[in-house]
Amino acid sequence: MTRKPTKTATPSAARANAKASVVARSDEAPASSRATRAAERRAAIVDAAMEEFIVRGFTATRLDDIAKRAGVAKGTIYLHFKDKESMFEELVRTVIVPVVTKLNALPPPTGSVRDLVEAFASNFLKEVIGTRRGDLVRLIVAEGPRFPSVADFYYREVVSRGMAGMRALIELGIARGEIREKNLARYPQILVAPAMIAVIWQSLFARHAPLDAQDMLRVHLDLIFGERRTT
Amino acid sequence: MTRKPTKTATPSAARANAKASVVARSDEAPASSRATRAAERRAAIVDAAMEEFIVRGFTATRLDDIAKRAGVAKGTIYLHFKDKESMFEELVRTVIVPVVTKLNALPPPTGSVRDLVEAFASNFLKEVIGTRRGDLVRLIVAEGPRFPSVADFYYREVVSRGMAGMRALIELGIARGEIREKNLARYPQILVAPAMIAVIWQSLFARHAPLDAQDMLRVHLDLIFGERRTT
Amino acid sequence: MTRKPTKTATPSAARANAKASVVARSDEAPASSRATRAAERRAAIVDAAMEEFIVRGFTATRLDDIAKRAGVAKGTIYLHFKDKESMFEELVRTVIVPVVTKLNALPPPTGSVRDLVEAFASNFLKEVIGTRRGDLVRLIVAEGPRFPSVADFYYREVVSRGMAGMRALIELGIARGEIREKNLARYPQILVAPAMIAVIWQSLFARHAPLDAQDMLRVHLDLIFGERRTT
Amino acid sequence: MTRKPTKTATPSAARANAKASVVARSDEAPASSRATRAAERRAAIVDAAMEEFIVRGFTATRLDDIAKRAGVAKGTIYLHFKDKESMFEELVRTVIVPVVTKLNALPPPTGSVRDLVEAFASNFLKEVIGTRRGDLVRLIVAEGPRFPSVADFYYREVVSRGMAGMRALIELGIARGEIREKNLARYPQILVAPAMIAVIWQSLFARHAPLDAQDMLRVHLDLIFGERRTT
DNA sequence: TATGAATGAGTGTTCATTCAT
DNA sequence: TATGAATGAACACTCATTCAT
Repeated sequence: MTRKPTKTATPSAARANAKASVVARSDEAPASSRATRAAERRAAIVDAAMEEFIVRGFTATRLDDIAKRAGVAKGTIYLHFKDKESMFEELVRTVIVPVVTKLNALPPPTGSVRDLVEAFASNFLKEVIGTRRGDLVRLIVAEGPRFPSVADFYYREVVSRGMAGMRALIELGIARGEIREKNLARYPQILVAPAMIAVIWQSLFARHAPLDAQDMLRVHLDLIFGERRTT
Repeated sequence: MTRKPTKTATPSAARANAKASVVARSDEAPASSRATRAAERRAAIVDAAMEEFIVRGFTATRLDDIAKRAGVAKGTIYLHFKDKESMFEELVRTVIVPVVTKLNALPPPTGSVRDLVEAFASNFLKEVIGTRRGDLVRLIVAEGPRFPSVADFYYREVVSRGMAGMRALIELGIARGEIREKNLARYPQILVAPAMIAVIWQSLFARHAPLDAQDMLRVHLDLIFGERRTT
Repeated sequence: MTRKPTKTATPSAARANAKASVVARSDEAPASSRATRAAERRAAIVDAAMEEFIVRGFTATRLDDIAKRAGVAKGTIYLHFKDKESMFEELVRTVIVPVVTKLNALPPPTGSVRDLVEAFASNFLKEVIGTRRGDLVRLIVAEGPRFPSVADFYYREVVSRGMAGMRALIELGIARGEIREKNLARYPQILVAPAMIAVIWQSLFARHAPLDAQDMLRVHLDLIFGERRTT
Repeated sequence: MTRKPTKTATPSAARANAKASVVARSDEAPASSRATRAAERRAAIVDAAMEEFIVRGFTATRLDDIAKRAGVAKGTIYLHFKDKESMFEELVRTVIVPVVTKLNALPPPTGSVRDLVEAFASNFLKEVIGTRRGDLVRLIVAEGPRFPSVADFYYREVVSRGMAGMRALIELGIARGEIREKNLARYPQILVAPAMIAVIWQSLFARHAPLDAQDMLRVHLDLIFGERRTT
């Protein structure tokens, strides 16, 4: 396994490298109070760490590389996080929180259930599958068993809420006669499964056999809602 | 993250500890030619390594622990494998091969397609979900991106074959009128997705919300084949 | 070896914590000219540092802890001392100076020599043995070899003067016939040795076997001056 | 504080550097079974560590330097000691044990008590004052408070035994009329104090004022036993 | 003058790999 | 072949020192 260190001479020099962030961050203003700068630094560390953790996994990630990528000195990381483990944990939380927020802001159920689910799927497609956020999901699957607190958090904040939402939608669909299979409400996982598989597929097998996730999800919805008359 | 070292004083003493093996191994005979003994040792290493890799992941696994668990000296591992990485790679191959063999021995398509798929699902349920082999799948998901050769191998030997088999079944089901959704043949992943989700669920969330995988798979099949008249 | 950090939220808050100082300091007036405030800060640092150095030794002491204990920011220390080493050196000087001053103010030799020595011992007993100042002696013994300048200073300012004083007393005692052993004047160390041992004993073994230093010193003086007729 | 690293290219090369050992070690035979070699290595580490600890103190000593001096790789140290702290503790024990053994083999009290004590003192003079073993005593004084287990051990094995021995001698001396001061038996520390002071003096002030320890001890004994008629 | 965030060299410890036995 | 002691590069974490505010 070879190392490809992202070397840049000095922190300040490297600081320019900032990429699109997983974390919400205001890229605009030069306004930098003491507190602001600290927050920016923390965000840079979170981004860099996320990137490294995704690529190498928790254990194989070196704090040195995170620091380099974030454009800060190694010691700076310890001003924001207690140690590598809690950095990983806080990090996952930090990145997931916005997702939760979104989940909570469920669009009001107007229109057909299928439209709703489709909108949801299309959003998932755009924002998760094949993106950093998708990789994060895979990361959680990968490291979850060794970080029970992370798995716990993810289950509590994302999985259980998502499941509850899906179940509500399914029940609505059943009530409205859009969904025939009544037992589906017991297993919202079935509704979500292909989307999850798509996430994993992209990071493992995309190279061997690219997957048209959008099309697959449509077929899946056809299966559940019955084929659409008009595309 | 704490270590729970499996300490046993001497290799020979530990050798007795052998558990159920993921690898086919003749547990019977005391007959031990030179070659046989070597093969046994190798098998012990493979088992031990698998166990450790599953629990800790590739990087966090120590050869010391593998050696202890296998009841051999650390150096012995290097008589069988070039280094840790190639051990991991060969290992996955070794464990996967029997699976492939089974896949190739597809039962001849007699009876209804649903029965076939159900038999398959029930077998998967028993042999994979919630078992060591299931954990192996998660391991591949976890380490795949860092071990392209492993992902390649897994795709080539398991995924693509499995997909081809599933596709054939689906096409048969469509031809026989058992499956209505014609586009499903394009995405055998949909057929398999809930099973995969079940595998992952067991190792991540079983504790929070146990999943009746068998029931879930039945609902899924009902969705695809239409509800059964008689159970 | 565990840390027991003396955490106090802010410098200003902690500033109140000031304890009895090893350093002479005017605790009275709220009068605080610029210079006074600086001097107070310096004194606070000296006290805090002394405490930490005594407990942990030079190398193991962290400037962070000194700053916290002194109720100043870390950077402030560098406004008063060049670096950790010179802080240690200046510090020892600072604390020792008053001792020297006292030594120089030898009480005029009235009364018997034994009375003089006894007064001296009793003072030592009260002010050194088992006190912070005693710990300082142990600190010098501990760090002396690595801080020649400290050892030098201590020898020049305290040891050599003290020895000279003791020698003078001994000679007087011999002249007056109070002390029989004429060679004692060559080794004032013998006169002082039990006191030094008492100092060390208190910080190392007091817990195992408490030592009645006062009684021991009396026995020692009896040995030198001959037993007292009346107690 | 400057570093004077004892650099030698390779462990094997450095191995030759072996000096006089504080630890009993057979320098003779080329006989080197596996076990023997391990013991030799351990002894080399103990010696090197002792040297470094004495010169720099516990915290300031680097394992790197110990390894270099011992002519082993850094990792090797961890084959013999759990960590730096327990190395220090075991080390002190290791070095002290022979001393204890000797103490236990007290010469049978023939001849005058003074002769006995004088023999003892002369031995102490030769073997402790101004030697590595003397430095060890100072080391214990220096680090004792931070290593209670070390102080405990030293008290239990050396101090308390030594005190008991001295007390017995003193009582014998009193019984025989060699010692006049009857209370001395309560404080054997007085008997030993000048010897201890000599130990400390040598490492701190020898440079400024060399001390004729032998002569001083004689004067001290004269004080206790009364002046000798013939020298 | 005072602050404390930031730095990065330094250090204890681990662990894959080698090799003499 | 099998062993496990020895190696040393690698890495997480610390802390004296600096400097922008």
